[in-house]
Amino acid sequence: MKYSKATNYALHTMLYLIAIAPDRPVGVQQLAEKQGVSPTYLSKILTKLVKAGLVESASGANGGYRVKGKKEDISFLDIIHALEGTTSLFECCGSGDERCVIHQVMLSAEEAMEQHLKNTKLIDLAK
Amino acid sequence: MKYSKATNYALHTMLYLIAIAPDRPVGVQQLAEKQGVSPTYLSKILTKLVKAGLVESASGANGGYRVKGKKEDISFLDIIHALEGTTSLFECCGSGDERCVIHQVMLSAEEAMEQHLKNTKLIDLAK
DNA sequence: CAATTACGGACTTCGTGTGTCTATGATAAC
DNA sequence: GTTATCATAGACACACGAAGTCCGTAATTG
Ligand code: SF4
Ligand code: SF4
Repeated sequence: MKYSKATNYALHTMLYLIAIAPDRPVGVQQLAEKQGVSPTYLSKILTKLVKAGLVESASGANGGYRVKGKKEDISFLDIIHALEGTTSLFECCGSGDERCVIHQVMLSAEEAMEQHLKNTKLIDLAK
Repeated sequence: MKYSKATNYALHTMLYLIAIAPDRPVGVQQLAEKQGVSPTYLSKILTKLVKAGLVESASGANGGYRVKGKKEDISFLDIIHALEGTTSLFECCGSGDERCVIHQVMLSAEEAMEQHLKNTKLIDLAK
């Protein structure tokens, strides 16, 4: 029951991309050096962010990654969902009874955390 | 990033122990049959609950497990902490800078979920 | 003593997270 | 067009923890 390190890398990368938003896209080499992680591994993480529609990529020389769409709308939850998936933290023995009491409590507790992560946008931390 | 199945078993067991609270302690055999899980495995889970002070055990014939202390005070969070540990879900690269912005957001989000789990007591679901 | 029950350690199995390596494809500069 | 740069994808290796199983020991009852 831990957040993956990949999620940690993704959060740092996204915050960096938003804070130092250049006109030129920034390559994975530079992003990897900032965090002391291998570029090939970070590229896999970035590909997930691309498929989630959070960043866009450009091949070739002077290529790299850039935030896609409105920066003000990107929340913590978007990034976490892109890395960890959208399935519930609490999965039980198959049946998935909707009216089960334990199920309801766990899901609403998870919902409380997700609401918090959804309401805090990355742009708020970029100063 | 999932809750362990052991946590699920622990929640069901505790709810059963509170709802059908008998004067006699109930053995692990009976508890295991209710959930379709091996008794030896469930006993390990129950030992964790004992060490957390949530239940008390009695050896010998007619022994078993019984809820310990006030049943009204036992919350979801108590059980989850006993199984999953009390460490934060979000652990980062060692330094643990307290004033880091990402860190603060993740911790407060986790706090929101824990508050929810702390405020819902097991006794509320036992009817 | 004998039966019952909890406790503990050692062990196996399996899935996933965390990386690395390498090949392929796309694009810009020359 | 050629070459250098950069992202993408798959295969692979490794470590670690979750999920159980098995068996021996201790404590209590009768
Ligand atoms: S009783 Fe509820 S929480 Fe338990 S396994 Fe069924 S649906 Fe899940
Ligand atoms: S910058 Fe903050 S979130 Fe990132 S590793 Fe350091 S303390 Fe953790």
